[in-house]
Amino acid sequence: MSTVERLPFRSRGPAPSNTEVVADALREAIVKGWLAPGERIKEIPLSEQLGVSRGPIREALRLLAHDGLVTIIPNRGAIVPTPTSADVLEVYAMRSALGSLALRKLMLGDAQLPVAALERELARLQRAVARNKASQAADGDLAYQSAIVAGAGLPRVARQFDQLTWQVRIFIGTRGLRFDDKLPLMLGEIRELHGAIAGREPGRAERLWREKFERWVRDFMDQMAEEFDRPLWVALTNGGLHG
Amino acid sequence: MSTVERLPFRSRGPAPSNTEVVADALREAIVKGWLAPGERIKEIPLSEQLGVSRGPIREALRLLAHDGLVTIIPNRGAIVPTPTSADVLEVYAMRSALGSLALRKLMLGDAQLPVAALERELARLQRAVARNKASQAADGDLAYQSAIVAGAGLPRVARQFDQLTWQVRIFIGTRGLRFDDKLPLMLGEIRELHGAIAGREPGRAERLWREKFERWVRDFMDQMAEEFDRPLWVALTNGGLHG
DNA sequence: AGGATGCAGATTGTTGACAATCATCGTCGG
DNA sequence: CCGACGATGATTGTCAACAATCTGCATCCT
Repeated sequence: MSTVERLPFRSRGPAPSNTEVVADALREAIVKGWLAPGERIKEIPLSEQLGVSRGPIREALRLLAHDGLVTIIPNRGAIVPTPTSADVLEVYAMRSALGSLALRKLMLGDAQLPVAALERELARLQRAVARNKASQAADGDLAYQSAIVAGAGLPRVARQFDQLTWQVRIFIGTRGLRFDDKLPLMLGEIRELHGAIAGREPGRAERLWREKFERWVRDFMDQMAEEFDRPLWVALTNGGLHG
Repeated sequence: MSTVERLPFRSRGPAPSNTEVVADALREAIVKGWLAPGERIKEIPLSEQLGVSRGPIREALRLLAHDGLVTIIPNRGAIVPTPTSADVLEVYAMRSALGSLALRKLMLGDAQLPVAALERELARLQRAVARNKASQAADGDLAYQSAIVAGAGLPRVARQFDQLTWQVRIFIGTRGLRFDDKLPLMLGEIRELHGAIAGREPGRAERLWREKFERWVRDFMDQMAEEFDRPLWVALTNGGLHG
């Protein structure tokens, strides 16, 4: 018997390293806008604030840089990036394409579907929408999408998709994007998508997926007072349209 | 006057940090098979061999882990990954999809094409094939592909594409994949593709791109004595077929 | 004999101090 | 007055030593 037997949960996996703790803290700070875009992240103040030395800080910053949550300039340190409308378009196009790919793989032939995991996320989303919690609903929406991609058995696609999801969180958090009045739409989209998946209708699922992404990227562009360049969007994503 | 004034090239950009030097050395060692798949990379011997401390070694390993060139297990260190046939399929599918996306963006409307850069890479490939240098030819092929994606103005797509290219180099280097007798085919593919791009024929360019990728992934699977699952491949990549 | 247990060596995770680099600002020369 | 130059402080890059963790083996108990 291990001596850690007492701790009821957290038993799975080794203790999180300081690097992970720092990375989680920074992710939250950036996504929630506590660190403004363009702001410089200095290693020493951060290490004092979090109570660790600069080593883990540096490793965490390199990790976040890999996911695009900070930008590292040699000998200048890390800064919080300022996403542009072109970034929004690119990130959504990549997520749309990677998700389509995962959906097709997931529903190929008689592969087993992760229906249980999907229904769990759907229920979470449903609760959040019922309570009118916009932030939790957005998390639920993203979590459902992630569950689809994770279930396809394509680890690199899933990793990349989740990395891009952090960018979406930055957009929402730092550009002040709102969707309080679109929670029912969100739930409806996921419900319909879930039905198409559970009912094994690959074509309909992929179409719903793509429509959903176009709808949201268009809405975000509107909120940012940027023109939505539909020809460009189609060029970036028509990869999956079937006709 | 800086003391580095002597070095004729390398003058552009700041001096490469030790982390970059280590990362480059490791990339080469892994890609060329000097480090066998499954082999453990120990920090201290490596630091002594390269003459730097463990700090930059660790940062370089984290960097490579991000690109999938090593796998890091907490408290166990880094090991060289052993790619499977499923990995080959996934990597090629992603590269095919990302490249299609970049091609469509590149040739959209009246955007300016990076013809000069493409022709430079084409010439390099041509020289390598003429001299029958298989390794250089492969580099030239990959460099031309990279130039296409880099020219599309989609930085995340380009970054991801180049990261996946390292995986291709691992396949070639560690699985002993050969293509000595396919150099003319390689050159022909790129020439035809180049013609379609320079001639502004988006549809043909994208078709050639996809055919090229299917041809090579099929060839690699054959060499690995693995069945090429065409339905799966189509599901992963039909995103871009237009009909 | 078989399996759990604890020790020893090796390796990674972390730390604080030192060195190199960069930005800022005041000064000097034109 | 304006621009180049140089000192100065702040910040990142690097290093070597310390602490925590893991693996393998010998030992001990049943």
